[in-house]
Amino acid sequence: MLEATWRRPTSGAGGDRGESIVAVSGLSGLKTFERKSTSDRISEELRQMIIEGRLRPGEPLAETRIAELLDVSRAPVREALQQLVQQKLLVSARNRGVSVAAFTASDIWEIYDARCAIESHAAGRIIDGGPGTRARATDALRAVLDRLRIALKQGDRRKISAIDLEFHTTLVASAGNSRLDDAYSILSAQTLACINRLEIALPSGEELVDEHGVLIDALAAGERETLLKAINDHLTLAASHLTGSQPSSN
Amino acid sequence: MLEATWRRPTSGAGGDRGESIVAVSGLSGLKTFERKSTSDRISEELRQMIIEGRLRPGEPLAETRIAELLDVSRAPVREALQQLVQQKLLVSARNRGVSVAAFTASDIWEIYDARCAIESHAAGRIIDGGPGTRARATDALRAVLDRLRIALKQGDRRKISAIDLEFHTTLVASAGNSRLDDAYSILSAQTLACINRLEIALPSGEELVDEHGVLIDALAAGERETLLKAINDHLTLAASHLTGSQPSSN
DNA sequence: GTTCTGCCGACTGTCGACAATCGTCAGGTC
DNA sequence: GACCTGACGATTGTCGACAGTCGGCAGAAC
Repeated sequence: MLEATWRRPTSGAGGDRGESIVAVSGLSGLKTFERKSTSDRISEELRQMIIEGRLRPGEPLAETRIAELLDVSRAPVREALQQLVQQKLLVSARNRGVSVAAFTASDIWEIYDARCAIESHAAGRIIDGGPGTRARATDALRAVLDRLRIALKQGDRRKISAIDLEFHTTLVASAGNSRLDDAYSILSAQTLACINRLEIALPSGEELVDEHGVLIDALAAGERETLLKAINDHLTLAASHLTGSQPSSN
Repeated sequence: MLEATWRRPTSGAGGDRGESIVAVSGLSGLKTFERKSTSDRISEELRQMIIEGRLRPGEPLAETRIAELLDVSRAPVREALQQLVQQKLLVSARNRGVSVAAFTASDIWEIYDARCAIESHAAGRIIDGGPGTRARATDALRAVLDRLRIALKQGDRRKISAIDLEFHTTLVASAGNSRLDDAYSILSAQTLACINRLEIALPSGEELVDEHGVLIDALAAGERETLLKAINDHLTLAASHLTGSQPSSN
């Protein structure tokens, strides 16, 4: 359920200000405060709730109700919902509103297959990019892997899955193609939604770290085929783990 | 410029009806008429205008003006524009409205690189799918290629580019992964927008048919490496043709 | 008992209006 | 002349209200 924790910071229309007053002396300390539209903030809030599995699949999200809970008009709510529909986190039925998307096993296979497409290509491009690109990528990935190790010790499922996905997002980002980033972020969100709403056993921490470590090693060594196979295996394994089944043609 | 050719079919809010009255006898002849929201129709109209290069890059698209031209309120126009912003066909500046997206050479390389990611993966999956999948794919692709030949004889640039892209869309669709389809359709639209607003010389008809023919042959034969290389070469060539430059790392 | 019809409540799709924001430009100050 | 300041016009972001559409249910017809 949606909680009314979020509040519109200033009444009335238009922008918002999180005014950060500073001492008169050091003006350089001015922090640029968040300038986001109401709809963007609602969208992010809802997106996070979906991603973290706090909303059940199929749960209807009525514009009126959300608008009341958040004390805003329906217009920005509507806009936010539309964004999430385009990201396939919500499904929309004509004249009957939107509801939280449900993912079937076949959806999960599609998502992981599409992720494989993008990650593999990104990995190839990073290797094409030469030693410099490879080094930057491996550094960034190792940093994420370190944070994954910490999260594993803490045992917070959502944090673990979030950082796991961040690892893959970092890999894609290292290819330096914003179109790939955009496409991947949609798949990443769907993946997290799937993981976090299924309360299945996570792979052991060592497995997770090892699998990602293999990717980094192959990348660092510039072994293209090893890397591509590792990515494919890693994703296939994760998908079969989630669906509890073997890969299907569709 | 936007023209006021489009008209809202029924005044007032809600749905539309293209009422198709039928003879009382054969009720099975009932055609389900188009049920699209106003915003969807506006979105498609604008999308087509952008794709066909009828709107200059950078041209501002004020909500008020479009709403007046189309004789609707700003709400559905706003919704339509937002959809196109998410598809990266328009760019939005906070409090200053949206304008037609401009594509730099680096954008074009990104687009073609991302297309390469998806097409290559789709091609691989089609081959993985076995002879049946391959046969269906090659049949569909040959049909599109035939239509490309006809369009080439007619010499309509926009039709040629549209069918060219349809060939690639068909290839991706043959992999049977709707996520890939969605991602590709965005890239496809951007590609067409780039092609149709640049008035550069098209490759000769024979070149175009031959290049696509090579893809079909490799696919039909199940020669994975040949196919992947052909896709990569085809796209790289097209991108360098569009940008008039060599591939850059970014 | 089954099938159809018409009503009901809830919600969306659309509308017109208002307020905040932005870029521009004239006017004042040093 | 260069710089800052304030007002102006245009446009977006947001709001409240209304009409259309949908699923469900009671009641009539057979």
